[in-house]
Amino acid sequence: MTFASAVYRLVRRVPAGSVVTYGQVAACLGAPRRARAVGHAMSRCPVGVPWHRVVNARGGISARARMEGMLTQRMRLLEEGVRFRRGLVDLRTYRWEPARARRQGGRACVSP
DNA sequence: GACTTGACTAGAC
DNA sequence: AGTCTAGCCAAGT
Repeated sequence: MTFASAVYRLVRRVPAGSVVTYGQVAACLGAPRRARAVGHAMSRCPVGVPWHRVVNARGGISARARMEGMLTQRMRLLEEGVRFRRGLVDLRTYRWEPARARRQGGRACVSP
């Protein structure tokens, strides 16, 4: 199991209308200092992974090679009902918290 | 197996 | 409030 596939598994659990941050994903996998590696994994994520639900620590869309990627991310989030304020998602409102999700059913974070 | 490249982040200034 | 810096580390070359 590569780090990337663990990232994909977790991101697939994020429900529509919610977002998570890179650092949050890393921490959830028991590796709080690998936010950057999460970004690296997302940069080449396979089909079926809702990559657009991953945003940076400020609730913004991180820069990438092609501008169109940023635009489609924003568009998809809007379609899912995520509102932007000054170009940023309000994390207090839309952040998905795996701990809470676990209480309602499946396990979200891997145990260290 | 060394070296480079990032969709990162927290903190300093 | 905007930039810079130093850690960080998986993958690709």
